[in-house]
Amino acid sequence: MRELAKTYDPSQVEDRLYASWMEKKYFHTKIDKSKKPYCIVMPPPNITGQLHMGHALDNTLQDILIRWKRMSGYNALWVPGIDHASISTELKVVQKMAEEGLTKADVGREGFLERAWAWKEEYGGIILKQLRKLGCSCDWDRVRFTMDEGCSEAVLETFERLYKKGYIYRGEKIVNWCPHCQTTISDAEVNHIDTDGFFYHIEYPVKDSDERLRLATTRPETIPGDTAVAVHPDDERYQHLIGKTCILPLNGRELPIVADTYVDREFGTGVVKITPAHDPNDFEVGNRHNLERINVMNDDGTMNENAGAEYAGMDRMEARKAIVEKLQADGYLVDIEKINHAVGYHERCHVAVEPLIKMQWFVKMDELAKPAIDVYENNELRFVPDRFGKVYLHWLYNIRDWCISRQLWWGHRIPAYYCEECGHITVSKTKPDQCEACGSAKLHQDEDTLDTWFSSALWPFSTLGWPKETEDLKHFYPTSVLITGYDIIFFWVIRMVFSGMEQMGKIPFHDVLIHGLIRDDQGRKFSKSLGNGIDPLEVIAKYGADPLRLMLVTGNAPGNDMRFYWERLENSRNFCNKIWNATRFVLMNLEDENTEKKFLMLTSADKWILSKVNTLAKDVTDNMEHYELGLAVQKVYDFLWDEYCDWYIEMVKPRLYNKEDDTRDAALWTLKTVLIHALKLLHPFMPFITEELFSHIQTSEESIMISQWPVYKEEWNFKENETEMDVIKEAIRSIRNIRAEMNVAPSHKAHVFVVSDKEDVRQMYARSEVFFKTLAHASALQVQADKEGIGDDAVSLVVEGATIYMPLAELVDFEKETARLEKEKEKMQKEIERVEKKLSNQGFVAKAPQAVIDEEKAKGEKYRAMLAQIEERLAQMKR
RNA sequence: GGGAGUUUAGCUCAGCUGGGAGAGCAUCUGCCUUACAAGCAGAGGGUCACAGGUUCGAGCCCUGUAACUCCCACCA
Repeated sequence: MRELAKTYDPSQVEDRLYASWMEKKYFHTKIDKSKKPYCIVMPPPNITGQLHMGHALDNTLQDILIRWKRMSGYNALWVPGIDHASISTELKVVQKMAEEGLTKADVGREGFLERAWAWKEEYGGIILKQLRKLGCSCDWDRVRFTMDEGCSEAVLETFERLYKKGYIYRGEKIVNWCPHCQTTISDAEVNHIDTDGFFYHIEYPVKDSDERLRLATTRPETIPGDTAVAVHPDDERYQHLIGKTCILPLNGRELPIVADTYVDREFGTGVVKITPAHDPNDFEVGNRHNLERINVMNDDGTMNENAGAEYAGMDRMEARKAIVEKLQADGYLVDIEKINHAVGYHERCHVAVEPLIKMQWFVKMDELAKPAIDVYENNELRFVPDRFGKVYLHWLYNIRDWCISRQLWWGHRIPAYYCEECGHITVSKTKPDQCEACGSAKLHQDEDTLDTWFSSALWPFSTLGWPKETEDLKHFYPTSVLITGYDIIFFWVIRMVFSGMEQMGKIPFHDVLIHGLIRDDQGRKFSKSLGNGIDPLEVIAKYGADPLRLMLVTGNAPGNDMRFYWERLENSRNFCNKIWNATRFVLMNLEDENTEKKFLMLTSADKWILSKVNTLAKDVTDNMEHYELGLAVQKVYDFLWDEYCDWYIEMVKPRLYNKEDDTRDAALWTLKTVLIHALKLLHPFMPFITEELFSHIQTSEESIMISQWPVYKEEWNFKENETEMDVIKEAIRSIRNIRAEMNVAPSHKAHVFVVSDKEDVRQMYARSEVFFKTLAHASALQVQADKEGIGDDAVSLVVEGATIYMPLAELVDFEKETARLEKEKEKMQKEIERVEKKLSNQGFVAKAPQAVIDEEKAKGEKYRAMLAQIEERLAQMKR
């Protein structure tokens, strides 16, 4: 047996164990139809990403559940994978090319994709390697990539199916355009942030009149694109102007004055300029009134010739300034008001999004959303915590069509082919030979690719083999639970659900476990710009993977954010050290274990700890089933540290040190058995240290990772012994307390008398003499029925069923001792008063459950007995 | 504008179906006791944001208020 070091050193353990798990193929899951399937698909991290705390938390939670279920006899599968992350990757590759002085245009589509794949090969797998450091037990033989052959097949299949059903269409609509990334983005990718800006009040002259129509805008640069001015149809102020025209100050164009209920009479002047090509609302108004759409901007955010020769080529912000100046110079600008309003920014590059009219591909959402709503409303799909279900529903109820085409090259190219002869669009998984309408062979494929989330939406079934009907798919779909942060519900969870319902006819997962964000010690988000990020790998190098995992999962309720504190890691590290040393202690003593199995004489203490670990297994399992992972691990932590180490180990020491003790083998067996149970319960949370310790303990199981999860055993239910030890522990604590209070040196041994008129209580104390000697510094324990031979120089402690006397002679200050007892008496009286008040309450007695009433009655009796003891002692002292 | 969350010890947070308030860290006291000083023993510290209500009983359920945070949203 290898000698254990005095402290736990993760660096000596983690990589070695991970390699051995890999070698033994523990991570690989073969279909086993005799077991119940349990499956998690990993939210695929971006290939551009580095492991951050969010990943660490997300994957720790998944690993905990997978390891637990694996031990619990499930056919547990965890599918890992990565996402091609179209925009971020494309930007990275463009950036890299720029360093070589190249642009996308220079290398062409083919050349660009070659470079992108090379980039993917080089950097794409990094994050998965990093996950191994964390101890993740995913099936690395099943790693998937959103652009691998199978996933691509799934994307094409889905596109074709949705198109044929009319759920995918091509149309000219206002879309969110990112001038920086030069692509459209979906509504979900736009962040609306309140921004300080200006509200420019401008007057448009009414044609053939001296009247001027005053309106206000935050975006003067779009003025050249105005094609109307709108007022509310019932607005009395403007009745006479409806149907007339006004003049656009910049270029003299005539604008009809239209009436539309979209206008809010109360806001501003009640007059709105209408720019259908640059605002979604104006677009709608434009449709209603057949207005012209004038696009005044280029795709890179500069103005085009429609804006007027003097502004063409200017950046939109410069143009804003120039136009404002021009309006001011010409006397049309009447006021500039400061305003705080929501501006849409691209969540990836933080550049202000420009609403533009574009011909794009969309997914029609209304029909697809319905089943996704139904599965939540009829409880097939469950969110933990449930409040996120409301977020999910709200989004679905207000869903708008999903713009899925992107003007990017890195991604799944849209399988639509345009006929150069007749213009017909043929949608097909494979390139068609001819146009399905006119038979022409002159076809060219759509240049655009699909939104990254289009492929992510298929992840729970594409990773299992769909569209092929694989065994994996049949066995593991629907998956069991999805684990992700609340920030990704809209992007991903919703799209997976409706995709699963549409393509598979079944929800992709039953439960969605939502966790919060990890923040820094000041509660701020980790961000590159703040430079406050903490690298999980750095933490692992410093403290180990297990302490990191423990820290991430303790004291954290589902859905709530948590702060990162190095101090908390130290606590986790200390816990590792604690169990390390406890195991070291057990192993040291097991060295001379009597291997010859004879009848074990279990003592009360043994039965007590067995009973405790038995209950623990039940409670922990129960918490796990409810996704209360923080509570679960807290219980194991408390059990190991408080009960097992601080009490049980200390209690059995005398038996271990005495080779002649009949119960020594029972102590060794119990120490080992209970430890193994607790380590197993801890393993999902802290895989490395538990495996390492387990490997040093002789057991019939080859690895804790594939060992049997502890279950509650009726034969380990020792309620009476639990009660007995509780009483003894309480008595010992009282003695320690009074000794500390009186500054009694540990070296000062005291003779302890226990006085009780109850035979069974006396026996119980007599059995426990050794604990008083070793844990309470007693020189001897004398149990008797009366106070015979106990002098006034003793302090007395009234505990349940007995009074403890300690003659401490010169250490006892008579006055102080009396005062202390008086205080005890008062305390006890208050307790009795409280109980009596409760019991004399007719409502309580009539309506409270019997168990609660009985409990109160028992307490009352106990306290009255204790009070009597205190009073008796006081009377004795006053004599 | 709509919705959600948070408010519990000095700090960070737990508290699972309502039955006498918990942890870690910090503070104070005493211990190098042969598993562990990254430890052991002990102590102090809370009108559970506020105001009502339901209940025999509320940190927990209901209503309202306040502060902070987040999400959603087309007020130009």
